[in-house]
Amino acid sequence: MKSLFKALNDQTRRDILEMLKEIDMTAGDIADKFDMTKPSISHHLSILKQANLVIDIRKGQFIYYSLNTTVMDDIAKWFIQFNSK
Amino acid sequence: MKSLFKALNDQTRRDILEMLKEIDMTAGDIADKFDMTKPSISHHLSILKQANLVIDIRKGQFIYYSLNTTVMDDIAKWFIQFNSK
DNA sequence: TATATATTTAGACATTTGTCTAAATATCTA
DNA sequence: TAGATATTTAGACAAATGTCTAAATATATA
Repeated sequence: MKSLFKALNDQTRRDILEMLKEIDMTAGDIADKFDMTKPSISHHLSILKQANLVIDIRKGQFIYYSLNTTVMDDIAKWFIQFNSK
Repeated sequence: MKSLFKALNDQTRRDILEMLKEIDMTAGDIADKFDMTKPSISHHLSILKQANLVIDIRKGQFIYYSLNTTVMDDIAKWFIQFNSK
């Protein structure tokens, strides 16, 4: 849960998640959507990966990133428990 | 949403929320539960308040803190939308 | 009003975080 | 194998964050 909240505490990373909600993307394509260098985006992707929020698969030169929706469900549950009492 | 994720990105603050889920507490009582000074806890409470996650009400010398469950619902929805697509 | 209790505010400081540039690694193709 | 493209890793640095001590503010009560 710790790495999860950390990963979510950044607008760029939240934007990446919103983008991946729509479609899987390569690291380069993701970077092109932001006014930021590729190494910076790579760093953000690494934090999202650490939190298990995204999955990466290499296809040749490219690395595709996609959303891990299972974890999203888990967090949603964490919040819902606050209202169950 | 920004201040919300920021507020949640700290174990002490998440612990405070879990405690307030059970029962309303004064700032002093909350501080007593942690191995941390009162000013530090006061700072955490201020961040939770800024994020609208808690509500504070003064009763005489004491200030009582309680959970704002409405916001919890809102965040839960934010996560659930990721799986709706 | 003076003193005690509850809490916050102010300011300092070490740690963490986000960003950058330069260099390294991985893969593709001529 | 050499050169081009895609991506990550390493290291530096400014800004943000969490914690502390000391002081200020608010309320209660003798």
